[in-house]
Amino acid sequence: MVKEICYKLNKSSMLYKRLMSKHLERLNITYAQLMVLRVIDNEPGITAKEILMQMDTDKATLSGVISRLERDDYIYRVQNEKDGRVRNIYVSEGSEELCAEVNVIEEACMRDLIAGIPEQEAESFLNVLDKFIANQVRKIDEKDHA
Amino acid sequence: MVKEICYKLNKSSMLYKRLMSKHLERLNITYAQLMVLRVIDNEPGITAKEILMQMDTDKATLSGVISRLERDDYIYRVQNEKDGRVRNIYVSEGSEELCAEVNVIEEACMRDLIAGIPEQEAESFLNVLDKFIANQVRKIDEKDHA
DNA sequence: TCCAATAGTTTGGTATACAAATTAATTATA
DNA sequence: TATAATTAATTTGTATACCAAACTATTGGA
Repeated sequence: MVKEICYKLNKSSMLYKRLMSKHLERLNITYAQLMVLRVIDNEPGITAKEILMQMDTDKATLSGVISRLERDDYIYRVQNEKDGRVRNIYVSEGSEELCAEVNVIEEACMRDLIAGIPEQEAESFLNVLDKFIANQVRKIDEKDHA
Repeated sequence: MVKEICYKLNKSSMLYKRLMSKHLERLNITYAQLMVLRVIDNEPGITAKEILMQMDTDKATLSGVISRLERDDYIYRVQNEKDGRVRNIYVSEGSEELCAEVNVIEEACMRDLIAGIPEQEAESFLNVLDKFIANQVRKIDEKDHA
């Protein structure tokens, strides 16, 4: 039964990315790029390291995503004066609108996804998901420090 | 709240793959390879096309995974006598043991993950997850046929 | 028999995930 | 202060994931 949960979590995650990708296609941005763009939009001047901590992803992966966001002019980077290693990141003009537009898409998309699921069940679902994630994080930390 | 569910589903899925990858490291097999190996173990003689349908993944990707599984001697392929286009896939000797070993790892791993989550809550969780996935599949189909 | 369909591989392109090495800059310390 | 240890970030290499298209070999129907 538990194994089923894991497979289905994976499947649902896969499906969500697939669905969002379809929606995002015409906006010429990928799901991963959008997630990062959003974080930057929420915190202008944020650094790669700070994004890394917020998003719990991989340094190398994030570096690539940021590069592509910059290449496509969604963001720009400014060398930090106090610390030459650091580059502060800002969303480019027009990107805020993109973020807003995507928010609308995402909300519509997600309303469809919880169709037929009572509020209270969704709440309990999220609760279990949180516990599950906490257990996962704990286990990974154990492995890391082992 | 719904948006949170999606983010957390993705996060949990990511963490699961990460945790399993750590466990699988010493066995010299990747998570994706293992998933495919398992399907083959469960259905000896299965074809690439059948795996494709079961796993809902990409043809080119699967072809690569199967190639690497064969390269590393986890599986072998036999030309089908009735249909020369088809190759039936079987797990190699020793791979069943690997599957069994991984099952043990995975079960132990998953017992940890549902720690502190009552059986009944897990049941209800799975139930909601199923509904959620069904909604996702429906939405993606709608998009595909649009 | 010829054509359309099918199974599977391969190629090319882009993006992601992750580990490990590397670069450049900063801080700590002997 | 010169050197070592850290740190921020990029790069490199391997494996995925996904898409599209081309290609091989084989099969089945008209």
